[in-house]
Amino acid sequence: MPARLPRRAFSSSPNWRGLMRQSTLFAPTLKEAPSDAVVSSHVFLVRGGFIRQIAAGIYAMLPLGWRVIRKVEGIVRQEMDAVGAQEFHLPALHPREIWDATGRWEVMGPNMFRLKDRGGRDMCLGMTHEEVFTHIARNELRSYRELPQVWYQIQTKFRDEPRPKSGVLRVREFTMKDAYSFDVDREGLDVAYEAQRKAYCRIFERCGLDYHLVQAHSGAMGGSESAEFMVQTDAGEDEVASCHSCGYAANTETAVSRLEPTESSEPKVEPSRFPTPNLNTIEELAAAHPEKAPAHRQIKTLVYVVDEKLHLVLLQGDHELCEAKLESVTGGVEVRPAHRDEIRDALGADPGSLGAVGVSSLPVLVDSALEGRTEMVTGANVDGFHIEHVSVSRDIPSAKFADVRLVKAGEGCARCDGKLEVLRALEVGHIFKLGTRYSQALQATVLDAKGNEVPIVMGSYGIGIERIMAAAVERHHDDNGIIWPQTIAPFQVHVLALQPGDDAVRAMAEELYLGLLDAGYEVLLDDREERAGVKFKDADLIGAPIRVAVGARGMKNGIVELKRRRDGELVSVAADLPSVRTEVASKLDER
RNA sequence: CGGGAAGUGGCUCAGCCUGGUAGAGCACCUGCUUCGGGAGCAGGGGGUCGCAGGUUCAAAUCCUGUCUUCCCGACCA
Repeated sequence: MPARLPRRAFSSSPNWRGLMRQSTLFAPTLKEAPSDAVVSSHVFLVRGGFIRQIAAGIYAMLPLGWRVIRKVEGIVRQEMDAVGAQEFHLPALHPREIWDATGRWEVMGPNMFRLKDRGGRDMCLGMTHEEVFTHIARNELRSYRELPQVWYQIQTKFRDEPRPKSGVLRVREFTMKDAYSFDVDREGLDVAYEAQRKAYCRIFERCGLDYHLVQAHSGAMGGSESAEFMVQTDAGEDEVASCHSCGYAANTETAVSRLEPTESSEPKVEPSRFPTPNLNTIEELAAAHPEKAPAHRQIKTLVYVVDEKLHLVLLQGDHELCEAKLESVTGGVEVRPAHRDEIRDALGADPGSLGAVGVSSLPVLVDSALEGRTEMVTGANVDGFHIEHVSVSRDIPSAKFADVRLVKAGEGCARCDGKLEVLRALEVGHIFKLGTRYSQALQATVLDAKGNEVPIVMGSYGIGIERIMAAAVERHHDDNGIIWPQTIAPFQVHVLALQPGDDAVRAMAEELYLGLLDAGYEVLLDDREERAGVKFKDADLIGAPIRVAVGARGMKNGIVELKRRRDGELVSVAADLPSVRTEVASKLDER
């Protein structure tokens, strides 16, 4: 038997060659969508019998779902191995000490699942594995001669998300492929980073995902450079700004844009206060004083608490703050809007009448779009009053300028003449140049060629496995169900015995099933005592790329019917194994 | 953490306002018919109405608390 097994991509997991008959397969499909499912990947993965929810943000993979996950993992593993990464398997349960060393036991806050062992020792469930991998590197790597190393694992991560949502897209327990590179110097890191970037491109391509590679905000990970792999879908939670003309693409957490220059006359008139009773929003003020205070001539004054310290943040009235940028600019770890009473204590007025003119006790961070602007209107820090004729440089001398504005669709690209587009997207991968942040904290050093002890230069590279599955469904489905990319489909071919009680039908379906298995395909045989309609519906839901329908009607004419899930293309094929095999091969290889 | 909604059989929901001891469709079991796009008829099994208190002669229904789930926001390597 093994001798007859062609070495095809599809037969890379020989143990899956086992009998896959739907009469015994546990694939509980649902006619109706569960009431709590909103996004289509959630709806179809549940309806198709791939997953079931156990608790908020915690899902069980059923046999179909697990097959898909293993397909994705297989692709990831192959591409990691191909660039010389070595697979590990680290514990999910960590002692506190290892997280104390980097300070992240505190930093991770309530997002980390924590528990105590029987001896009362603090433990946690790993959110990520920088600490553990670096710990091993610290203990074991001594010399630059042992570098570079690239280590990875495919492992469960736990994060106590404040708000799990969208099925498997935002969960509290999930699988991640996380890889870490260890080099003596920046140049080595650049090489490792580039190798991972290329491997990621191949992974997402092989999984049938169109992705955008975008510049990203490094956040709590730190590091000098990071890029995210984004899949465009409304189910995503990120926004990506991109320019068609030059290819610039960035998460709006870091994206910059070019604004049309605004006129800035010399400041002539002194600022003066004017009454604005009950005008508490930019819009209300602009509507009441259309010439004096259109939104773009107003200064929006926000009060933020950055690591316990109040800051004023100023933006043009019609611009929005990007908190991630504020975080980067201030270097703050915890950033939040101030509460109303904190604001009143500091400025003596409520939101709606706030401004920075005359404020010297608080740091004032001003968005670059306001640099050099004159004839502006802002709050007077007295309820019901605003100030006009404000010149930013003259009247707010303590201003520190920085880009903290969220870019908007339609604004000019900062690199070329194009216009920016803003898309919703789902993050499926993120690669970081970490540098020495973790190696320094954990004293992971090696001796370089000159005998100097230097911290290892690290990179970190993550992929969300379940997110790839869900993203594929978001990108590839129709009203009837999933349309799997053939590389990660639970089966390539779904053979339906429409009337399993009919001897000719049953015999042909069995022959095709076994024959296609022998040809190296993964095949699901629907041999259930169900009506044809039920089988068609389930086949559409489960979403195998090719459906082979064997029915009594066709058998009378000596044919079976092949349908391509992707575009519904139907062909009749002579009811014999070689014909069907040829047709299946051509359909699958076309892509 | 702030705001909103919902918990009634495996699933989707009605009943609640106006208290009187639980219903439909789907699914499941039996039989007959049907048999290429989620079949029809007949019969049948299955629910302490999320949980805990309270009001009442009587609570799915009214009141209080609590838990869970979903949505929006905040937050988020």
